[in-house]
Amino acid sequence: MRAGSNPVMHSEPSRGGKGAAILAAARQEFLGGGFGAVSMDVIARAASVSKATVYAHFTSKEELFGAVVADMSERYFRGFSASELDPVDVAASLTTIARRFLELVLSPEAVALNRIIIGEVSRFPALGEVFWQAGPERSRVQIEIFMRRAAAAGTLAITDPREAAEQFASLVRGEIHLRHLLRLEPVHAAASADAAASAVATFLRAFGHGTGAPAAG
Amino acid sequence: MRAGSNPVMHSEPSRGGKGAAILAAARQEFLGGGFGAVSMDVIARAASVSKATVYAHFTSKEELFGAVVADMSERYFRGFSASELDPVDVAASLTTIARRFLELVLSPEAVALNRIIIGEVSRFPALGEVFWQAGPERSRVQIEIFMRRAAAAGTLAITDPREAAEQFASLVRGEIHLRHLLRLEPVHAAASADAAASAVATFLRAFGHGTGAPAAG
DNA sequence: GTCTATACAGTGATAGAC
DNA sequence: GTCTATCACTGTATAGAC
Repeated sequence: MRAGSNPVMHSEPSRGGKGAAILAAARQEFLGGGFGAVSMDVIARAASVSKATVYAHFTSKEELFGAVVADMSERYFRGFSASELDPVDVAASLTTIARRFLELVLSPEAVALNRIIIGEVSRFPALGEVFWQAGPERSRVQIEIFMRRAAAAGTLAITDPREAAEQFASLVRGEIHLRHLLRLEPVHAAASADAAASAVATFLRAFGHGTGAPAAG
Repeated sequence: MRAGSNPVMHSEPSRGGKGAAILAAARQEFLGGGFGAVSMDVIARAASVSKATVYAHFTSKEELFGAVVADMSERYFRGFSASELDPVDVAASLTTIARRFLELVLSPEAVALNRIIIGEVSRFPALGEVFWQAGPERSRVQIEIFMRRAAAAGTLAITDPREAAEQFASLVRGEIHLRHLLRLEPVHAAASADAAASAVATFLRAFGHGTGAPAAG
């Protein structure tokens, strides 16, 4: 797994053995219960070290929490890309993008991360920006790039690629994302596929050529 | 203000003076800081009563929190309706719906409520359902009713009014809602109006007659 | 019902030995 | 660096007087 190969982390704990174990334990505990419900005692026990060792690596609970969030934000949204998709076969490509996007934002780890950031952003105002840049903004940029290629290829009637990417992401995310944040969804893969399909259909009705023209007009 | 005229609350504290004051103080504090960051001491002081009095009205901090959330969920989404809007002038009516919807979900109180529920839903699993039914579900039903009327009037080419209402709400909510949850938006009224307008435009391109046909096809 | 005073558990953080 | 033991403090919750 090699959790320590990422130089982006700002707190830079000595990442041999214990440091990584503490970060991993903190990640697990914080993701499950949030900031307030988890004590340093619990984290120390989960990492099989003493509390003093935790404080040898992180100067405070706040810093440990921030390190967990920054690390996860960076980790979980890195793989999203649409660069190899064909802008001519726009229906298939948009469907692939929608599925990848949902798979990412509905994954238990991403939902838990999103949840604790939203819940603690009043106490840690900087975390909102960190998450936004690493997550939604990055994926929107990827989608926007595809929109530009499709517009250039003449397969999408788009004038504002940025807005189109936003709207596509919003349609795909739909209400299922909020339902996951609220712990209301049984996490059905079929529901995700349906949501992706109907979002793509509606988007193509608005911006596609040929397939999406109104039936009567 | 008469905060005690609502019989829906389940905990039923004696709502003369002190009970209402405690609930109001708890609402204010919880909305600002979440569950973990607020102590019963602070709530008692904010309500100008002793801690023992708080416990005379609410048996625990958890119950007080639940009462606040249930009360607010009920209170803040009651007014949303689209019943008087004209389904023939669909562009104007959808714009009005979009503005009302954004005004509601982006209001500081609604955002704060949404935030603390998402943050504490792991500790209070029931709150997610309470909020969903009182908020997103209720507004979606109102939008769906309008969609049915517009479909019947022939002004929208909709086959699944429920799905159309969901997608319209998702388009309107866009990314601005998540940005508010993450405390990233300076809360500009102009940004809301723009978001509403572009969401309506895209929705009409997909489901409207005449005005939304693709330019070249 | 409402207060003052307090019991008691648990918290974040640290001292000092090794 | 890592541990055990402990600090000072705050938290929720309650007893007892009025």
